Amino acid sequence: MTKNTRMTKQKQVILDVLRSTKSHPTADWIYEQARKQLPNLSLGTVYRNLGVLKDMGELLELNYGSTYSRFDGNPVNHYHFVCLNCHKVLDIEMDVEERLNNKVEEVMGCHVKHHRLEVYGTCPQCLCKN
Amino acid sequence: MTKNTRMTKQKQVILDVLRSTKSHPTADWIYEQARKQLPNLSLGTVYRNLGVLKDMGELLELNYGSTYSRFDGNPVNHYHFVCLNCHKVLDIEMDVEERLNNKVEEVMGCHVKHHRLEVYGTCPQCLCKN
DNA sequence: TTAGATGCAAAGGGTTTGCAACGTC
DNA sequence: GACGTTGCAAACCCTTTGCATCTAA
Repeated sequence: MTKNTRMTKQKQVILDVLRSTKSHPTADWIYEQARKQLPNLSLGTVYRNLGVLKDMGELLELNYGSTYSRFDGNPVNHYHFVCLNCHKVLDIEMDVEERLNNKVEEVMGCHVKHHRLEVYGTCPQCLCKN
Repeated sequence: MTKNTRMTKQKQVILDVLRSTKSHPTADWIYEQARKQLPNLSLGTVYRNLGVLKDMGELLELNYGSTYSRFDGNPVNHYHFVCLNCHKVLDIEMDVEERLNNKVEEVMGCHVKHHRLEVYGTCPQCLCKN
């Protein structure tokens, strides 16, 4: 089992790849990018490190209806827009409404850690094409 | 391919099972329940019909970090609370904030269809246990 | 009668894992 | 040197699909 106490080339490169993009890549895309620097990298290692980095809070795992996950190198909570036409995932430049947490705590009688908002629709690019 | 023009025993039972619960069951749970009435039902048929019913807007497909989907027989948009401890999914009895849609349309310049809110934390039951 | 739906089982496809070799501390 | 990590490939597991059979209309 992974204890995650050592910094390896692989972990470093994977994190670099993730930090270097504002997109929300799949594990496979990260794998392909990282292989440019580490040709012998294996997909299993990518998944293992993405899991570790996720536990560390260094990234977010998203899964918007697809069968596969997307990863977001921006661990600060923010909202996402998913285009129903081209399936792109975009960040929404909008403040997170922290008071939603309090509201839910009141209604549910629970303890809230965070929330996730996903907005679905048609992105500007796809709107132009129609 | 499924054209979904006929009402079959299978489709009826699957929809009944889904409507009869307020939980957010997996395809497999639905399958097990429906088999009590239709012992020869196959899992493939469950998936096919869930897909059809989803396209018809009769249910919502949710996937909250798990590798498998959960289905919600309440097609009216509502919010969900996910317990990080016991992984239960609960409905949040709270009005949907439609104005969020407008706000996002302004910020993004896109067309918004709907949004999904998931709140993560510890549910009342799990809070008591600690 | 006939096209759509089912049951079965095999295929798909993203993700996980066992194990020997490797590399960090 | 010890033990966490990797590469490889096989295993996993939920979901989809091809096809012969069945059935709702």
